[in-house]
Amino acid sequence: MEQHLEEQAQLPQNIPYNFSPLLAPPSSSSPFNPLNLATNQSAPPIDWASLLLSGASVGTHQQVQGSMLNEEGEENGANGSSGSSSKEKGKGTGRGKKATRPRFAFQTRSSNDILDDGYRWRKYGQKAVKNSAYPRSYYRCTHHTCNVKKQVQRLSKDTSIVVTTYEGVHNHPCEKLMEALSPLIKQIQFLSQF
DNA sequence: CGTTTTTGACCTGCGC
DNA sequence: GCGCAGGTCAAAAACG
Repeated sequence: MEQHLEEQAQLPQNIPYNFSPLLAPPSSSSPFNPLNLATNQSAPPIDWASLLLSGASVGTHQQVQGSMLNEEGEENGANGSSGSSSKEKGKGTGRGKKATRPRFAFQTRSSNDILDDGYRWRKYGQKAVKNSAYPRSYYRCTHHTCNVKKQVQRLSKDTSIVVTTYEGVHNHPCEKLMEALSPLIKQIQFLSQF
């Protein structure tokens, strides 16, 4: 599984920075839309990717490449790890389930490991990865009902590239992102009249 | 004082 | 069955 990531890592340095597979077109209810803005039903033709890049993304992140790992459209939140309060330490964690959740990875060229995608994440683990000088960080969405996780790892080959792997789909709108985008959306809608 | 990060222990899956 | 690697938990520390 990780091999895919490693292969994806071997990209040319001078490829154009395009969001392609990261965000699905608004027509399809693709499971790998990380921003799941809950406005799909009446979504105007807005290029969320571009908006993300210019608006919400703080810092010097540049999209390098995205790669879908899994397209299984599965409803997440089934195994509410937060709800299982009766488990003791050393529990059989969620790994027991082999449920394949929608996963996708993309790479950003950035000096900052943390990609601000508009959601709030809580770090819950960090592990040293084999064949990599940099550890992998594990994050979980802080929203109560949201079970989305992401992994962040810096490539050992090209330390300027950060690989972010999302797992799951947000089941809640991103307030921070919506707040940041609302003026842009209004402006775009205004301009689209012409 | 509430939230987030750190970090070591523990668990599971997989290859041999 | 054993060992390794990856993933998660949870207590303590750090932070705002």
